Amino acid sequence: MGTKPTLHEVAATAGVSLASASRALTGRSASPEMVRKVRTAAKRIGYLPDATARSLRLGGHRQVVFAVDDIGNPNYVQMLRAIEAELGETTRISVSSTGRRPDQTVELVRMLSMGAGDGLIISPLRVTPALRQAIADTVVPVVVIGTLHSDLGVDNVFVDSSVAVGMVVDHLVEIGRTRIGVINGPGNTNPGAARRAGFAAAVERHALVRTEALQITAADFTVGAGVDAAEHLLAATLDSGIPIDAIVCANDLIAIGAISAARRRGLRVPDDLAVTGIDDTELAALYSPPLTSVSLQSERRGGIAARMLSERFADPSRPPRRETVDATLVIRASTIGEAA
Amino acid sequence: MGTKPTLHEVAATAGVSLASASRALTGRSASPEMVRKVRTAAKRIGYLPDATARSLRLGGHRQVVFAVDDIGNPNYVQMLRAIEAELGETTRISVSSTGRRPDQTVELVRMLSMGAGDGLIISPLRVTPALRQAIADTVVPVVVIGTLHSDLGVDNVFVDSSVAVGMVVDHLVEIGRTRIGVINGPGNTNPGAARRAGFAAAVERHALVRTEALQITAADFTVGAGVDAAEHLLAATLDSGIPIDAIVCANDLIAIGAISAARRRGLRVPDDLAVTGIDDTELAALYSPPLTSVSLQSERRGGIAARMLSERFADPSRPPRRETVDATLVIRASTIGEAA
DNA sequence: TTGTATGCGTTATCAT
DNA sequence: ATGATAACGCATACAA
Repeated sequence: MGTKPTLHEVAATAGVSLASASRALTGRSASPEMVRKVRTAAKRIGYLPDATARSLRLGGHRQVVFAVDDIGNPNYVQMLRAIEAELGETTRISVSSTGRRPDQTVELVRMLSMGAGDGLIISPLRVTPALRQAIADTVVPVVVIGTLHSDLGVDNVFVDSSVAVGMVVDHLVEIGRTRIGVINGPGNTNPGAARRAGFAAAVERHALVRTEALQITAADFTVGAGVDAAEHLLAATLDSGIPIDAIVCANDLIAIGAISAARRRGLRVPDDLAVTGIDDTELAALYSPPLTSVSLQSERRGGIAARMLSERFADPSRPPRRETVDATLVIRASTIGEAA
Repeated sequence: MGTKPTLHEVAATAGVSLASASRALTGRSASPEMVRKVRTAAKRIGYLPDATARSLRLGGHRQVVFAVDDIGNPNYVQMLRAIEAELGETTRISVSSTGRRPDQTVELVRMLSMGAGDGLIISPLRVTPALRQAIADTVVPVVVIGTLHSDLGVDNVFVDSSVAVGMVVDHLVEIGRTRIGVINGPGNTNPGAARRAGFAAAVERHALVRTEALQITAADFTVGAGVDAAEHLLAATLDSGIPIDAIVCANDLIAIGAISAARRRGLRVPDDLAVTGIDDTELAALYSPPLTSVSLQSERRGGIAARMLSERFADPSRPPRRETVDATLVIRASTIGEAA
């Protein structure tokens, strides 16, 4: 009883042939009597058709998996939309939110080798040695959206988010901000590391104040983490007599959290404090004040990744490619106020 | 060339047996020489393993499809998260964004009968006769999150969004708003119809002004549609000398759009105009001003739907159930200002 | 209309 | 270590 009933057992229970049972359920050509017998038998033993077997027999569609750390991040939703648009008709896309546990991503890649899907698009926050190894070992095509330090022989979509931070700082300096703080994402993530480097370079370039107190790390790329980090940052800088006039945030969600925290302290944005995000997610344009951000072209990256994957399906021997997209600064009211 | 190479052809090309080819690729027990031969042969003819066949042989996991109109709506993202949490380990979840085309949903349900998945969770904006029929005909388990007018013999998670509108209007009346406008979603959607009815009932109950000019329909449940609708509504009411002091919106996204439009006209929220949403999505708490909204408990509904599905997998003969969750009002600054 | 037999692409069992 | 073959669960061409 614990085992899943098959069509075979339905046929046996109904006392008919396997073929008749199949036809009775799919409703091809079967007598009313046959349909009745089979359907009741199926109900009785609790039969449910097996999608995999059907799909094999029918020549089912391809299945690709899109794995991200947090599907709640609008950034990934944008990618997903583009991916769906690119290969939606012909392919089933399943999204897997690996939830910050890097080993889960590794697990996923391994599962793929075991038939869980025909292809993988992955946008990992961290690329651990284990993940690198898993990717290298996998037979099924993998496209990585993000930073790939060594060459793994897989297709790759890249955007340099360190220059993104540079663009933001340049802009802030241009509008006269000099004491610029930063709320970065976790340092052990690829985006975190890149943005930290970008900020350091920009500070150097503009000869800005360089204090440890101006740099803080959020626990996460989420709004909640942004609130917490901003509170610490504001408290630390104000208490030590180093008031800041701008905060560069590692992404839009953190920036929104930072604005909330700043407001709660009575600070006006951008008059007292300019705040910037990264990703230029839909929220950025809608938030009030609208958020100055840097577009990393998530939709475009998703679309490119999807196209790379389908091109690899078409020609598996094609050498791995790497495509790069450019970051573009989008200036809004959170830095310059109501300009319109 | 046009056909997909199988393991069989790899074996033939390498001049080895099928079994050896399989082992060489999965790396079980094979001589280095064998591995080399097979791998090069596979590369040469462009072999890619078939996930479906593997999955069948290996006893693959279950696949359920989550179908919604627009995965960009945070509301559905919340559901997805809950669904993943409930049956994530054991089941592959693929999300299908049917993009406002109702017939595409019907198509999807039919595909399911043909092996595209083992189960379906669906949260449709519209339940057309065709969809109703497709659901009734399907052998695979379907759980519907939403309104189901007739009894289709499927599991159902329900929340009465007409009472949600009622709660909002009650609240507005309580704080002294009397000229209340409404921006509804499309009237030919289930949520649209329910919310319209709820508003009509509330207007009756409180003996509020009842003019057609106070009611308007957004083209969509999106921010953009909210902006457009609000502009029309504000223009119409102001021009005709009927200034309104509150807008009830069909969901949070529309509400955010409405606030933007109001601000652009120089209106202060909530001093000049109170605005409310529905769904209590994450944005509601984060927006400024934070949005008064009604929680429809999307996470909870997603979780319940997932549990219903897995219970049906366990016992297909279980009679269909219907579970109802309650709407709860969440009061924030967009109606009462900075109360804290 | 119904039953028999074969194959979808892969892996596991059993010999060799 | 390798090869021949059965089996995964289902749908269909064919024969009856």
